Amino acid sequence: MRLATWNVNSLRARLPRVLELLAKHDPDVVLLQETKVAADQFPVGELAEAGYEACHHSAGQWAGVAVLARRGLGIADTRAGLPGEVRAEEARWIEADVPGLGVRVASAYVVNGREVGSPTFDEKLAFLDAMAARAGDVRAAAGAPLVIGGDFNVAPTDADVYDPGAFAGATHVTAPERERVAAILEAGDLVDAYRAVHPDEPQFTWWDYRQGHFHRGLGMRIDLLLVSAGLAGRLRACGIDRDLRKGTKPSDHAPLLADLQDAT
DNA sequence: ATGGCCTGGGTACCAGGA
Repeated sequence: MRLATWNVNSLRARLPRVLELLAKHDPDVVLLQETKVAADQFPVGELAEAGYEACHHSAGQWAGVAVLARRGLGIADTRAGLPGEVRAEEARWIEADVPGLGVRVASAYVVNGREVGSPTFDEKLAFLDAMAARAGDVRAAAGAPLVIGGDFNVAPTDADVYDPGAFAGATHVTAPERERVAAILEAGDLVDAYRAVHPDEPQFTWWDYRQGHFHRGLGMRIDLLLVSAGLAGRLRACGIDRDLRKGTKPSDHAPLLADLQDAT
């Protein structure tokens, strides 16, 4: 199976690029973040024409998350929102079973946090705590193995930023954020798929639109695919498609993809 | 000098992003 996660920074503005991703990579499941679309404006028809069903949690102009699954795989037991999150109305979490793949998937858009010590930074930490609790609950329920993909707004280690010194005192790299990402892995018995496949290679999933950061290689790896340890042995590839960060009207994030061998 | 870019909303500029 092929899984993808992508912060699209507006699904309607990015629909041509999303359709490009579907045609190019033929993923089974795509986890989308920052769809920035009202529920009644979600492009169900265009995605159906491309062969994908969707479930989504949409809040209008901000945030918004979705799960796309290739038609025929199914989407079941959908759950929008995360117990314990501070602002559920912001639409930052959706999860669903994909019966045809035998997995449960979640699309997460973690609170940005803006500035260390700000109220929204505390909300970010609380959101990450809520993710860990939910990952633990799903694990304890012992249903289908879990995949959490999304924009974590945390670079897990200094190897995941172009210059750790440039982020001194900034969000996305602090110990409290990184400890909480580690706690999600621990609670859910999950593996960072990119790092499992590429233990040392620095690659990024986000580059600021400004100052030519993308072509200067100044990015961060803040989008992650976490897979149940039981799935990790089936990982065959995991990579970032930088080409989708190029061209006409790109998102400021590139999609992250993972290939897993079929269950035997 | 701390910006520069992009989004939606709405039609001037602002909030939010990371």
